Amino acid sequence: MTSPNDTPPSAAPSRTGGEPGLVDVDALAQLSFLVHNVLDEIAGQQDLSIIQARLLGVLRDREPTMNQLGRLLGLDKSSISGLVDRAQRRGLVTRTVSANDRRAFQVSITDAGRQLIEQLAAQFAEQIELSVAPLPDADRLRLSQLAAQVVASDAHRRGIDLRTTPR
Amino acid sequence: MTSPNDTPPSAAPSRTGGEPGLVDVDALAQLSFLVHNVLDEIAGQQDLSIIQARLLGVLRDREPTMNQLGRLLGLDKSSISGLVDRAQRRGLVTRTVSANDRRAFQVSITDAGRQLIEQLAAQFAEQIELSVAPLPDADRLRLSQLAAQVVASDAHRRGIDLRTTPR
DNA sequence: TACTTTAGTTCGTGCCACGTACCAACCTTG
DNA sequence: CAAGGTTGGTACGTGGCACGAACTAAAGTA
Repeated sequence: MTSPNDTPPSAAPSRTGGEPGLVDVDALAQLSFLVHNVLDEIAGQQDLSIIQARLLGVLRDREPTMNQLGRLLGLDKSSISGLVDRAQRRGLVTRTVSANDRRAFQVSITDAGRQLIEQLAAQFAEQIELSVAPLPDADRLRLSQLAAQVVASDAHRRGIDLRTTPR
Repeated sequence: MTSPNDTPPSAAPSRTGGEPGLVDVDALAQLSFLVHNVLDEIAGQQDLSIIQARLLGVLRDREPTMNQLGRLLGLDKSSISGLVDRAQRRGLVTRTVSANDRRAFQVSITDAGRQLIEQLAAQFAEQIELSVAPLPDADRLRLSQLAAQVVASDAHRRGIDLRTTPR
């Protein structure tokens, strides 16, 4: 992991006093850093980087090829090689030659990997819920609902804006 | 920058269906990645990494020493050296020997650096507002308000939990 | 069969983090 | 004031993570 630091004063480069009726962009940025830091810290406790955690997270219900992994994680294939290498070296994932294409591998999570990511996910949820606990029940719900909406509409927007991951 | 990718399917290692009345932690994680990616992308357009952007952001209204910078950014002092080195090499910040302590430097942002970070902040705000635009006005406001509350209470919690950055 | 595309790896580069080791300038305290 | 410890920063080595370019092998296609 990198830095289990607390949320720094002005984590993001945005200024808080935007236009009149507009959103407090800075708050969103800071929240983003908060969540990111929690994840980083939790992952770090298992000696995982965020990207490794994401890798395992993605592999929980998928067995993609290296190429597909690259698309899923938004990384170049050359980056995927090393990423999977390191995870494999730690016994967290496996490469299996694809049945129909002898060039391709299917990357799968191992039992050890699954156990690790599951534990990590639990701790992460626990921590986030702790951070959010001070809010009244209704507000916590609302927050995550709104977050989900933004994420969904953003995905939609990107999915339409360009190629929907051709194929 | 690293990867101007869109928000991947299951960015975070959390599972969506938590306990009954509990928060959708996954949505918060995904929102965090969304914001993070936007920042990364925007910064990347100016050939800045997120951490470099944060550095400049912090320096907009401060002239800390290397040591204080380390605390602000949650990094080791040895990390700060290189960070400031690279920024200085690009003419974005300056080191000036401290008045009262000849060992220490004061790190300040240059005009070029300020201009860069200001532009970046504007673009960032623009993008985030775009992502949030599909929500009705009231919801956008509510989202950032709730975010601000979480961030504030978290800061408070951490500030009390341990040393308030002793001096 | 030859030509092109696709899947992955390898290599070189650069940033970012860390820990260790190391000065130089404080600050004690005797 | 001099010895001993503390503090501010740098230098160096290591490792993860990202990229692009060059390359091999297997597929697909003409």
